[in-house]
Amino acid sequence: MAQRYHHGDLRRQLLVAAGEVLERSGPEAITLRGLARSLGVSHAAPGYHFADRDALLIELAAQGHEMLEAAMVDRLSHDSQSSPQLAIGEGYLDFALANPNRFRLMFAGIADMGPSASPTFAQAAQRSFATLVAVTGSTPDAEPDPREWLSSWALVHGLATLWVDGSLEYGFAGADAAAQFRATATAILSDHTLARQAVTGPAVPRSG
Amino acid sequence: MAQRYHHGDLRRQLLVAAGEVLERSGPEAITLRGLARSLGVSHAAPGYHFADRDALLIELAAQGHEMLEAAMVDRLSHDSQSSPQLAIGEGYLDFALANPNRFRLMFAGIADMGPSASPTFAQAAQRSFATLVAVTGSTPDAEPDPREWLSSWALVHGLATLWVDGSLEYGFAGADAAAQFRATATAILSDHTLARQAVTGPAVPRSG
DNA sequence: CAGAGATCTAGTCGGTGTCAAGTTCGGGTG
DNA sequence: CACCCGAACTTGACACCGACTAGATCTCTG
Repeated sequence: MAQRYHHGDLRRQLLVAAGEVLERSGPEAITLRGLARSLGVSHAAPGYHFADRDALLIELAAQGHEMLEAAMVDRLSHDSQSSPQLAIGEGYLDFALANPNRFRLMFAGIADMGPSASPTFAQAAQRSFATLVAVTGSTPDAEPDPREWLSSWALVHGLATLWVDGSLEYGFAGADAAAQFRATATAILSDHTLARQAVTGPAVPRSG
Repeated sequence: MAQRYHHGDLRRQLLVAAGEVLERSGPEAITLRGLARSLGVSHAAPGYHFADRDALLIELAAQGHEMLEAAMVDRLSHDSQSSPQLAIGEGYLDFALANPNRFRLMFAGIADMGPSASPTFAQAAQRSFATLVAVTGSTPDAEPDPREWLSSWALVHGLATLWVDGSLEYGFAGADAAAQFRATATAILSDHTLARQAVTGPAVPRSG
């Protein structure tokens, strides 16, 4: 065993360890030297796999967009009785509440780093955005109307963001604050879906 | 003149300088030593007025909540022809778009720091939240319904957050992206206000 | 005018990201 | 099979930062 000069799996394990630190203690707690220590490699080893600290964070955020899309698709395929718009929103909230710090990193934590400079992040983000827009934008084929998808996205994103940032501390207090919030959020999303359907007509069950 | 041993106005000027750095280069660029350099004092001088770096950031965020409330109240008193809910939302967006980094600091940048530990921040935040809830929560006197104020808040907060975090880069591109976004956001807020009024009845112009 | 407390300086410590140069290992070429 | 070349990692150094301490200076009050 052990202490071979070449680790062999460092890049992957760095991402795993960083993901754990992220969810446990937030992005600020992620330090290249700390990760190196915890994996038993030298302090400069991470620098070989990631150009700088930001590059590692962006990679974590890119993974997050894949997780987000998976959560939305999961709800889409399992909640067959509810409307697609509602299912997407619930999946969005599922992911944000389950991985609050990852969620925060993906949006607020990355904005200054030139996210579009990282192709892997840009690609992952665009994919998850595309599935969201495809479902919430009403027109099936034509150019989606920003007024449609942006209102749905902003609503669910606002709910998720306010919660994970702790801004609802005063509005939802006590032991079952999370449950209360979740129920209220579901009701709000449902209202919004109904209001939208009242304008654009009821959801078509799906045509080929 | 000058170079007196005692600066005399250091705390205030630190906040001003930090505010400028914040809006120009983001919160990460705010460094106690850098501020000290730019004001011509020793590197430890800021440490006298702020317990640590986080305390200064929290103070900046508290100022931000006062600015946010002022922006909302301004719209409330000047846009007399539009509904109060819409005016509040527009004021919210005014502030966020004019001070994106301050806005981000107030919500995402403060969450891990035990914001409620700072009395001045907690007070400023609760005041701005209260005015928002008071206007968007439909029931004038009774306990406001979360389904009312949270849906309004989440919608406008989601719009603001997605924009300032750069998440709409793909949806709104080009030279007049900001103008397009602003117009779409106004339309969405207006839709939401109308949908709410359809449920709770039209807005009463104001009773004493 | 004298002391006391508030304000600021100077020095230091541990921690971090990043760079440069040296070391080891594995896989492909002769 | 010997070689070697480049990828993966180590060691060492530098600059920067936040935080702490002790000492200098100013201001204000009694």
